[in-house]
Amino acid sequence: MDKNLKRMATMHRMQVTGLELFYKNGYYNTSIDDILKSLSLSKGAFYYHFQSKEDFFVSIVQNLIVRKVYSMLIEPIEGRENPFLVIEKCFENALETAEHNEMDYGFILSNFISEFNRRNTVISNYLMDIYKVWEVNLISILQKGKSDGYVDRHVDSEGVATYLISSYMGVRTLMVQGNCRNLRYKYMQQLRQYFNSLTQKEAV
Amino acid sequence: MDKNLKRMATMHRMQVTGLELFYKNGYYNTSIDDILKSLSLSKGAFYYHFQSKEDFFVSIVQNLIVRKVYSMLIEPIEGRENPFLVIEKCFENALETAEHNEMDYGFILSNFISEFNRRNTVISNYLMDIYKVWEVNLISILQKGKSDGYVDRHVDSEGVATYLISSYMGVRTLMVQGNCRNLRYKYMQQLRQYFNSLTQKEAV
DNA sequence: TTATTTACCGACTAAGTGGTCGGTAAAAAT
DNA sequence: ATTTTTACCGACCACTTAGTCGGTAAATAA
Repeated sequence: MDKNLKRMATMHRMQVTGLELFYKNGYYNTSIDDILKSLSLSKGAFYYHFQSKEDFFVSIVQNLIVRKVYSMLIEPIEGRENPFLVIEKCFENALETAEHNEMDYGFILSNFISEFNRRNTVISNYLMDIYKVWEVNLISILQKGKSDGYVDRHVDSEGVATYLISSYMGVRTLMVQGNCRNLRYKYMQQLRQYFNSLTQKEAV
Repeated sequence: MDKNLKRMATMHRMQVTGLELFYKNGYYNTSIDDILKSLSLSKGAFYYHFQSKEDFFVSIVQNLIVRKVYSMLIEPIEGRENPFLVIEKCFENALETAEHNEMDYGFILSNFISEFNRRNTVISNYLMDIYKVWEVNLISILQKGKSDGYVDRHVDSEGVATYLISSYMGVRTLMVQGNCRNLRYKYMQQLRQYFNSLTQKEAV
Protein backbone atom coordinates (compact mmCIF):
# COMPACT_ATOMS: atom_id res chain seq x y z
CA MET A 1 0.00 0.00 0.00
CA ASP A 2 2.72 2.41 1.02
CA LYS A 3 5.13 1.65 -1.76
CA ASN A 4 2.34 2.06 -4.27
CA LEU A 5 2.10 5.72 -3.45
CA LYS A 6 4.36 7.01 -6.21
CA ARG A 7 2.84 4.60 -8.66
CA MET A 8 -0.64 5.79 -7.80
CA ALA A 9 0.37 9.42 -7.97
CA THR A 10 1.85 9.15 -11.46
CA MET A 11 -1.04 7.08 -12.75
CA HIS A 12 -3.46 9.61 -11.37
CA ARG A 13 -1.63 12.50 -12.98
CA MET A 14 -1.78 10.70 -16.30
CA GLN A 15 -5.47 9.97 -15.92
CA VAL A 16 -6.36 13.53 -15.00
CA THR A 17 -4.46 15.01 -17.93
CA GLY A 18 -5.69 12.24 -20.19
CA LEU A 19 -9.30 12.93 -19.34
CA GLU A 20 -8.77 16.64 -19.84
CA LEU A 21 -7.48 16.14 -23.37
CA PHE A 22 -9.85 13.32 -24.30
CA TYR A 23 -12.77 15.44 -23.15
CA LYS A 24 -11.50 18.46 -25.00
CA ASN A 25 -10.47 16.87 -28.29
CA GLY A 26 -12.16 13.49 -28.30
CA TYR A 27 -10.55 10.10 -27.81
CA TYR A 28 -9.64 9.40 -31.43
CA ASN A 29 -8.35 12.90 -31.90
CA THR A 30 -6.00 12.78 -28.91
CA SER A 31 -2.74 10.89 -29.07
CA ILE A 32 -0.86 9.40 -26.18
CA ASP A 33 2.03 11.63 -27.19
CA ASP A 34 -0.19 14.69 -26.70
CA ILE A 35 -0.85 13.61 -23.14
CA LEU A 36 2.76 12.74 -22.42
CA LYS A 37 4.01 15.99 -23.86
CA SER A 38 1.78 18.02 -21.59
CA LEU A 39 3.07 15.98 -18.63
CA SER A 40 6.72 15.92 -19.72
CA LEU A 41 6.67 12.17 -19.42
CA SER A 42 7.86 9.51 -21.84
CA LYS A 43 6.34 6.61 -23.70
CA GLY A 44 8.11 4.28 -21.31
CA ALA A 45 6.32 5.77 -18.35
CA PHE A 46 2.96 5.37 -20.03
CA TYR A 47 3.37 1.75 -21.05
CA TYR A 48 4.86 0.92 -17.70
CA HIS A 49 1.58 1.88 -16.03
CA PHE A 50 -0.99 1.04 -18.69
CA GLN A 51 -1.31 -1.76 -21.17
CA SER A 52 -2.80 0.21 -24.02
CA LYS A 53 -4.64 3.38 -24.92
CA GLU A 54 -7.91 1.54 -24.44
CA ASP A 55 -6.92 0.14 -21.05
CA PHE A 56 -5.88 3.66 -20.06
CA PHE A 57 -9.24 5.08 -21.05
CA VAL A 58 -11.16 2.38 -19.23
CA SER A 59 -9.25 3.25 -16.07
CA ILE A 60 -10.22 6.89 -16.57
CA VAL A 61 -13.87 5.94 -16.94
CA GLN A 62 -13.84 3.85 -13.81
CA ASN A 63 -11.89 6.27 -11.68
CA LEU A 64 -12.70 9.77 -12.83
CA ILE A 65 -15.78 9.81 -15.02
CA VAL A 66 -17.81 7.64 -12.65
CA ARG A 67 -17.06 10.03 -9.82
CA LYS A 68 -17.86 13.14 -11.82
CA VAL A 69 -21.27 11.83 -12.82
CA TYR A 70 -21.95 10.57 -9.32
CA SER A 71 -21.17 13.80 -7.58
CA MET A 72 -22.94 15.97 -10.13
CA LEU A 73 -26.04 13.97 -11.01
CA ILE A 74 -26.51 10.92 -8.84
CA GLU A 75 -25.66 11.80 -5.26
CA PRO A 76 -27.66 15.05 -5.28
CA ILE A 77 -30.87 13.17 -6.08
CA GLU A 78 -30.77 10.67 -3.25
CA GLY A 79 -33.17 11.10 -0.35
CA ARG A 80 -36.87 11.20 0.21
CA GLU A 81 -37.76 14.78 -0.53
CA ASN A 82 -39.96 15.89 -3.40
CA PRO A 83 -38.27 14.23 -6.41
CA PHE A 84 -39.30 16.97 -8.80
CA LEU A 85 -37.75 19.69 -6.69
CA VAL A 86 -34.62 17.65 -6.06
CA ILE A 87 -34.13 16.77 -9.71
CA GLU A 88 -34.91 20.30 -10.79
CA LYS A 89 -32.30 21.73 -8.42
CA CYS A 90 -29.77 19.12 -9.47
CA PHE A 91 -30.22 19.80 -13.19
CA GLU A 92 -30.28 23.55 -12.68
CA ASN A 93 -27.06 23.35 -10.75
CA ALA A 94 -25.40 21.08 -13.31
CA LEU A 95 -26.38 23.33 -16.19
CA GLU A 96 -25.25 26.43 -14.35
CA THR A 97 -21.89 24.87 -13.63
CA ALA A 98 -21.51 23.98 -17.29
CA GLU A 99 -22.57 27.44 -18.35
CA HIS A 100 -19.98 29.14 -16.21
CA ASN A 101 -17.26 26.78 -17.24
CA GLU A 102 -15.15 28.40 -19.90
CA MET A 103 -13.84 24.98 -20.87
CA ASP A 104 -17.17 23.26 -21.32
CA TYR A 105 -17.19 20.71 -24.10
CA GLY A 106 -20.55 19.16 -23.30
CA PHE A 107 -21.75 16.44 -20.98
CA ILE A 108 -18.78 14.18 -20.52
CA LEU A 109 -20.82 10.96 -20.36
CA SER A 110 -22.91 11.64 -23.41
CA ASN A 111 -19.93 12.86 -25.41
CA PHE A 112 -18.08 9.62 -24.91
CA ILE A 113 -21.17 7.46 -25.29
CA SER A 114 -21.73 8.97 -28.68
CA GLU A 115 -18.06 8.81 -29.64
CA PHE A 116 -17.77 5.11 -28.82
CA ASN A 117 -21.26 4.00 -29.79
CA ARG A 118 -20.82 0.83 -31.84
CA ARG A 119 -17.18 1.64 -32.39
CA ASN A 120 -15.71 0.21 -29.21
CA THR A 121 -18.07 -2.04 -27.31
CA VAL A 122 -15.73 -2.56 -24.37
CA ILE A 123 -15.61 1.12 -23.56
CA SER A 124 -19.27 1.59 -24.48
CA ASN A 125 -20.26 -0.97 -21.90
CA TYR A 126 -18.37 0.75 -19.11
CA LEU A 127 -20.01 4.04 -20.06
CA MET A 128 -23.46 2.49 -20.24
CA ASP A 129 -22.96 1.10 -16.75
CA ILE A 130 -22.77 4.66 -15.45
CA TYR A 131 -25.86 5.60 -17.41
CA LYS A 132 -27.72 2.63 -15.93
CA VAL A 133 -26.87 3.58 -12.36
CA TRP A 134 -28.10 7.07 -13.02
CA GLU A 135 -31.31 5.73 -14.53
CA VAL A 136 -31.90 3.35 -11.62
CA ASN A 137 -31.43 6.15 -9.12
CA LEU A 138 -33.86 8.40 -10.95
CA ILE A 139 -36.44 5.61 -11.07
CA SER A 140 -35.91 4.89 -7.41
CA ILE A 141 -36.44 8.47 -6.27
CA LEU A 142 -39.56 8.75 -8.44
CA GLN A 143 -40.99 5.59 -6.92
CA LYS A 144 -40.33 6.87 -3.43
CA GLY A 145 -42.01 10.08 -4.54
CA LYS A 146 -45.13 8.10 -5.29
CA SER A 147 -45.23 6.59 -1.82
CA ASP A 148 -44.68 10.00 -0.33
CA GLY A 149 -47.45 11.60 -2.34
CA TYR A 150 -45.32 13.87 -4.50
CA VAL A 151 -45.65 11.92 -7.72
CA ASP A 152 -48.90 10.93 -9.35
CA ARG A 153 -49.42 7.19 -9.02
CA HIS A 154 -50.15 6.77 -12.73
CA VAL A 155 -46.74 8.06 -13.70
CA ASP A 156 -44.37 5.63 -15.41
CA SER A 157 -41.15 6.19 -13.46
CA GLU A 158 -38.99 4.42 -16.02
CA GLY A 159 -40.41 6.50 -18.80
CA VAL A 160 -39.85 9.70 -16.89
CA ALA A 161 -36.26 8.70 -16.14
CA THR A 162 -35.62 8.02 -19.83
CA TYR A 163 -37.18 11.30 -20.82
CA LEU A 164 -35.18 13.22 -18.23
CA ILE A 165 -31.86 11.70 -19.22
CA SER A 166 -32.58 12.19 -22.92
CA SER A 167 -33.48 15.82 -22.56
CA TYR A 168 -30.54 16.53 -20.28
CA MET A 169 -28.05 14.89 -22.63
CA GLY A 170 -29.53 16.74 -25.57
CA VAL A 171 -29.53 20.18 -24.02
CA ARG A 172 -25.95 19.74 -22.87
CA THR A 173 -24.93 18.96 -26.43
CA LEU A 174 -26.61 22.13 -27.64
CA MET A 175 -25.17 24.26 -24.88
CA VAL A 176 -21.61 23.97 -26.14
CA GLN A 177 -22.54 26.26 -29.01
CA GLY A 178 -23.10 29.50 -27.14
CA ASN A 179 -26.30 31.01 -25.83
CA CYS A 180 -26.08 28.70 -22.82
CA ARG A 181 -27.91 31.04 -20.54
CA ASN A 182 -30.93 31.22 -22.80
CA LEU A 183 -30.90 27.49 -23.44
CA ARG A 184 -30.72 26.72 -19.75
CA TYR A 185 -33.54 29.09 -18.95
CA LYS A 186 -35.81 27.66 -21.63
CA TYR A 187 -34.92 24.11 -20.74
CA MET A 188 -35.60 24.56 -17.02
CA GLN A 189 -38.91 26.21 -17.69
CA GLN A 190 -40.11 23.33 -19.83
CA LEU A 191 -38.78 20.84 -17.32
CA ARG A 192 -40.96 22.47 -14.66
CA GLN A 193 -43.92 22.42 -17.04
CA TYR A 194 -43.36 18.71 -17.60
CA PHE A 195 -42.93 17.99 -13.90
CA ASN A 196 -46.06 19.91 -13.15
CA SER A 197 -48.04 17.52 -15.32
CA LEU A 198 -46.66 14.59 -13.31
CA THR A 199 -47.38 16.02 -9.88
CA GLN A 200 -49.90 14.40 -7.59
CA LYS A 201 -52.96 16.58 -7.85
CA GLU A 202 -54.56 17.63 -4.56
CA ALA A 203 -58.22 16.78 -4.24
CA VAL A 204 -60.11 19.97 -5.11
CA MET B 1 -24.22 21.73 -67.13
CA ASP B 2 -24.10 18.74 -69.43
CA LYS B 3 -20.37 18.26 -69.34
CA ASN B 4 -20.47 18.41 -65.57
CA LEU B 5 -22.43 15.20 -65.42
CA LYS B 6 -19.53 12.84 -64.88
CA ARG B 7 -17.95 15.22 -62.45
CA MET B 8 -21.13 15.42 -60.43
CA ALA B 9 -21.61 11.67 -60.50
CA THR B 10 -18.16 10.93 -59.12
CA MET B 11 -18.37 13.64 -56.51
CA HIS B 12 -21.72 12.31 -55.43
CA ARG B 13 -20.40 8.77 -55.14
CA MET B 14 -17.57 10.02 -52.97
CA GLN B 15 -19.92 12.02 -50.78
CA VAL B 16 -22.33 9.13 -50.28
CA THR B 17 -19.58 6.69 -49.34
CA GLY B 18 -17.85 9.36 -47.29
CA LEU B 19 -20.95 10.07 -45.28
CA GLU B 20 -21.53 6.36 -44.74
CA LEU B 21 -18.08 5.89 -43.24
CA PHE B 22 -17.97 9.19 -41.35
CA TYR B 23 -21.34 8.38 -39.82
CA LYS B 24 -20.27 4.88 -38.94
CA ASN B 25 -16.78 5.54 -37.59
CA GLY B 26 -16.69 9.24 -36.92
CA TYR B 27 -14.88 11.92 -38.90
CA TYR B 28 -11.54 11.74 -37.11
CA ASN B 29 -11.57 7.98 -37.15
CA THR B 30 -12.14 7.72 -40.90
CA SER B 31 -9.31 8.37 -43.34
CA ILE B 32 -9.66 9.51 -46.90
CA ASP B 33 -7.89 6.31 -47.87
CA ASP B 34 -10.65 4.30 -46.22
CA ILE B 35 -13.21 6.03 -48.40
CA LEU B 36 -11.14 5.73 -51.57
CA LYS B 37 -10.43 2.07 -50.95
CA SER B 38 -14.12 1.26 -50.69
CA LEU B 39 -14.68 3.13 -53.96
CA SER B 40 -11.60 1.81 -55.76
CA LEU B 41 -10.57 5.36 -56.48
CA SER B 42 -7.22 7.05 -56.02
CA LYS B 43 -5.89 9.99 -54.10
CA GLY B 44 -5.67 11.90 -57.35
CA ALA B 45 -9.38 11.57 -57.94
CA PHE B 46 -10.17 12.84 -54.48
CA TYR B 47 -7.97 15.92 -54.60
CA TYR B 48 -9.10 16.65 -58.11
CA HIS B 49 -12.66 17.12 -56.85
CA PHE B 50 -12.14 18.41 -53.31
CA GLN B 51 -9.67 20.76 -51.76
CA SER B 52 -9.26 19.01 -48.43
CA LYS B 53 -10.86 16.57 -46.06
CA GLU B 54 -12.65 19.45 -44.36
CA ASP B 55 -13.91 20.90 -47.64
CA PHE B 56 -15.14 17.43 -48.53
CA PHE B 57 -17.04 17.08 -45.30
CA VAL B 58 -18.62 20.52 -45.62
CA SER B 59 -19.91 19.52 -49.05
CA ILE B 60 -21.40 16.39 -47.48
CA VAL B 61 -23.12 18.46 -44.82
CA GLN B 62 -24.59 20.85 -47.34
CA ASN B 63 -25.66 18.24 -49.84
CA LEU B 64 -26.57 15.10 -47.95
CA ILE B 65 -27.01 15.81 -44.26
CA VAL B 66 -29.20 18.85 -44.85
CA ARG B 67 -31.50 16.78 -47.02
CA LYS B 68 -31.69 13.90 -44.59
CA VAL B 69 -32.70 16.13 -41.72
CA TYR B 70 -35.13 18.05 -43.89
CA SER B 71 -36.94 15.02 -45.20
CA MET B 72 -37.03 13.24 -41.85
CA LEU B 73 -37.69 16.04 -39.38
CA ILE B 74 -38.47 19.35 -41.03
CA GLU B 75 -40.73 18.76 -44.02
CA PRO B 76 -43.09 16.42 -42.14
CA ILE B 77 -43.93 19.14 -39.63
CA GLU B 78 -44.96 21.86 -42.05
CA GLY B 79 -48.64 22.74 -42.36
CA ARG B 80 -51.41 23.97 -40.16
CA GLU B 81 -52.67 20.84 -38.52
CA ASN B 82 -52.45 20.15 -34.79
CA PRO B 83 -48.73 20.68 -34.09
CA PHE B 84 -48.66 18.14 -31.30
CA LEU B 85 -50.08 15.40 -33.46
CA VAL B 86 -47.83 16.29 -36.38
CA ILE B 87 -44.68 16.42 -34.28
CA GLU B 88 -45.64 13.24 -32.46
CA LYS B 89 -46.11 11.38 -35.72
CA CYS B 90 -42.90 12.78 -37.12
CA PHE B 91 -40.83 11.76 -34.10
CA GLU B 92 -42.50 8.37 -33.85
CA ASN B 93 -41.73 7.74 -37.49
CA ALA B 94 -38.14 8.90 -37.17
CA LEU B 95 -37.52 6.73 -34.12
CA GLU B 96 -39.14 3.73 -35.75
CA THR B 97 -36.98 4.13 -38.83
CA ALA B 98 -33.89 4.30 -36.65
CA GLU B 99 -35.02 1.29 -34.66
CA HIS B 100 -35.44 -0.87 -37.72
CA ASN B 101 -32.19 0.26 -39.22
CA GLU B 102 -29.58 -2.37 -38.56
CA MET B 103 -26.89 0.22 -39.28
CA ASP B 104 -28.09 2.88 -36.90
CA TYR B 105 -25.30 4.87 -35.32
CA GLY B 106 -27.44 7.56 -33.77
CA PHE B 107 -28.87 10.84 -34.97
CA ILE B 108 -26.56 11.97 -37.69
CA LEU B 109 -26.86 15.68 -36.86
CA SER B 110 -26.29 15.33 -33.15
CA ASN B 111 -23.43 12.89 -33.64
CA PHE B 112 -21.50 15.35 -35.75
CA ILE B 113 -22.46 18.35 -33.66
CA SER B 114 -20.96 16.65 -30.66
CA GLU B 115 -17.91 15.40 -32.56
CA PHE B 116 -17.04 18.87 -33.89
CA ASN B 117 -18.20 20.93 -30.93
CA ARG B 118 -15.40 23.42 -30.25
CA ARG B 119 -12.99 21.36 -32.28
CA ASN B 120 -13.79 22.65 -35.75
CA THR B 121 -15.83 25.81 -35.77
CA VAL B 122 -16.22 25.94 -39.56
CA ILE B 123 -17.97 22.60 -39.67
CA SER B 124 -19.80 23.27 -36.41
CA ASN B 125 -21.35 26.36 -37.91
CA TYR B 126 -22.68 24.52 -40.94
CA LEU B 127 -24.19 21.89 -38.65
CA MET B 128 -25.71 24.47 -36.35
CA ASP B 129 -27.36 26.10 -39.36
CA ILE B 130 -29.35 22.92 -39.89
CA TYR B 131 -30.27 22.82 -36.24
CA LYS B 132 -31.46 26.42 -36.41
CA VAL B 133 -33.72 25.77 -39.38
CA TRP B 134 -35.24 22.85 -37.54
CA GLU B 135 -35.76 24.99 -34.46
CA VAL B 136 -37.34 27.83 -36.44
CA ASN B 137 -39.75 25.44 -38.11
CA LEU B 138 -40.78 23.94 -34.80
CA ILE B 139 -41.37 27.37 -33.34
CA SER B 140 -43.32 28.39 -36.41
CA ILE B 141 -45.68 25.42 -36.32
CA LEU B 142 -46.24 25.91 -32.59
CA GLN B 143 -47.12 29.56 -33.11
CA LYS B 144 -49.59 28.65 -35.84
CA GLY B 145 -50.95 26.10 -33.42
CA LYS B 146 -51.72 28.89 -31.01
CA SER B 147 -53.68 30.83 -33.61
CA ASP B 148 -55.56 27.69 -34.55
CA GLY B 149 -56.44 26.87 -30.97
CA TYR B 150 -54.38 23.70 -30.60
CA VAL B 151 -51.67 25.16 -28.39
CA ASP B 152 -52.25 26.95 -25.13
CA ARG B 153 -51.55 30.67 -25.53
CA HIS B 154 -49.28 30.75 -22.49
CA VAL B 155 -46.88 28.25 -23.98
CA ASP B 156 -43.35 29.43 -24.77
CA SER B 157 -42.87 28.12 -28.31
CA GLU B 158 -39.12 28.64 -28.26
CA GLY B 159 -38.80 26.78 -25.00
CA VAL B 160 -40.87 23.90 -26.29
CA ALA B 161 -38.78 23.70 -29.44
CA THR B 162 -35.57 23.58 -27.39
CA TYR B 163 -37.00 20.93 -25.13
CA LEU B 164 -38.19 18.83 -28.05
CA ILE B 165 -34.90 18.97 -29.89
CA SER B 166 -32.94 18.23 -26.72
CA SER B 167 -34.99 15.20 -25.81
CA TYR B 168 -34.96 13.87 -29.36
CA MET B 169 -31.20 14.20 -29.66
CA GLY B 170 -30.73 12.55 -26.30
CA VAL B 171 -32.98 9.59 -26.89
CA ARG B 172 -31.37 8.93 -30.25
CA THR B 173 -27.98 8.78 -28.56
CA LEU B 174 -29.29 6.24 -26.08
CA MET B 175 -31.03 4.17 -28.72
CA VAL B 176 -27.81 3.03 -30.34
CA GLN B 177 -27.18 0.83 -27.33
CA GLY B 178 -29.97 -1.71 -27.79
CA ASN B 179 -33.41 -1.83 -26.28
CA CYS B 180 -34.56 0.69 -28.87
CA ARG B 181 -38.11 -0.52 -28.87
CA ASN B 182 -38.52 0.00 -25.16
CA LEU B 183 -36.76 3.36 -25.29
CA ARG B 184 -38.92 4.57 -28.13
CA TYR B 185 -42.08 3.44 -26.37
CA LYS B 186 -41.17 5.14 -23.11
CA TYR B 187 -40.02 8.26 -24.88
CA MET B 188 -43.17 8.62 -26.96
CA GLN B 189 -45.38 8.13 -23.95
CA GLN B 190 -43.65 10.91 -22.04
CA LEU B 191 -43.72 13.13 -25.09
CA ARG B 192 -47.51 12.75 -25.20
CA GLN B 193 -47.69 13.46 -21.49
CA TYR B 194 -45.69 16.62 -22.03
CA PHE B 195 -47.74 17.69 -25.03
CA ASN B 196 -50.90 17.09 -23.11
CA SER B 197 -49.83 19.67 -20.56
CA LEU B 198 -49.35 22.22 -23.36
CA THR B 199 -52.67 21.64 -25.07
CA GLN B 200 -55.30 24.34 -25.17
CA LYS B 201 -57.82 23.32 -22.56
CA GLU B 202 -61.45 23.40 -23.67
CA ALA B 203 -63.72 25.52 -21.55
CA VAL B 204 -65.47 23.10 -19.15
C1' DT C 1 27.14 -4.95 0.49
C1' DT C 2 24.80 -6.94 -3.06
C1' DA C 3 20.68 -8.28 -5.72
C1' DT C 4 16.41 -7.10 -7.21
C1' DT C 5 12.59 -4.30 -8.20
C1' DT C 6 10.50 0.15 -9.41
C1' DA C 7 9.68 3.91 -12.37
C1' DC C 8 11.01 5.92 -16.00
C1' DC C 9 13.78 7.30 -20.51
C1' DG C 10 13.86 7.76 -25.48
C1' DA C 11 15.20 5.61 -29.83
C1' DC C 12 12.87 2.80 -32.80
C1' DT C 13 9.20 0.38 -35.75
C1' DA C 14 5.44 -0.48 -38.78
C1' DA C 15 1.47 1.26 -40.19
C1' DG C 16 -1.05 4.93 -41.18
C1' DT C 17 -2.16 10.27 -42.02
C1' DG C 18 -3.50 14.33 -45.14
C1' DG C 19 -1.80 16.21 -48.98
C1' DT C 20 1.34 16.98 -53.50
C1' DC C 21 2.60 16.25 -58.08
C1' DG C 22 4.07 14.53 -62.56
C1' DG C 23 1.95 11.81 -65.69
C1' DT C 24 -1.84 10.08 -69.05
C1' DA C 25 -5.78 8.32 -71.78
C1' DA C 26 -9.93 9.83 -73.49
C1' DA C 27 -13.07 13.45 -74.56
C1' DA C 28 -13.99 18.04 -76.21
C1' DA C 29 -12.79 22.31 -78.45
C1' DT C 30 -10.33 24.56 -82.07
C1' DA D 1 -5.78 17.34 -87.29
C1' DT D 2 -4.20 19.52 -83.45
C1' DT D 3 -4.58 21.52 -79.00
C1' DT D 4 -6.59 21.77 -74.63
C1' DT D 5 -9.28 20.21 -70.90
C1' DT D 6 -11.24 16.61 -67.94
C1' DA D 7 -10.87 13.00 -64.77
C1' DC D 8 -8.18 10.19 -62.87
C1' DC D 9 -3.72 7.30 -61.44
C1' DG D 10 -0.34 6.14 -57.97
C1' DA D 11 4.34 7.09 -56.28
C1' DC D 12 5.89 10.00 -53.02
C1' DC D 13 6.47 13.25 -48.83
C1' DA D 14 6.65 14.79 -44.19
C1' DC D 15 4.49 13.75 -40.30
C1' DT D 16 1.82 11.21 -36.65
C1' DT D 17 0.14 6.97 -34.64
C1' DA D 18 0.10 3.14 -31.00
C1' DG D 19 3.15 0.24 -29.27
C1' DT D 20 8.12 -2.16 -28.29
C1' DC D 21 12.37 -2.60 -26.12
C1' DG D 22 17.01 -2.18 -24.23
C1' DG D 23 18.80 0.57 -20.95
C1' DT D 24 19.35 2.95 -16.21
C1' DA D 25 19.31 5.57 -11.81
C1' DA D 26 17.32 5.30 -7.52
C1' DA D 27 14.88 2.89 -4.01
C1' DT D 28 14.21 -1.33 -1.56
C1' DA D 29 15.21 -6.13 0.04
C1' DA D 30 18.49 -9.71 1.07
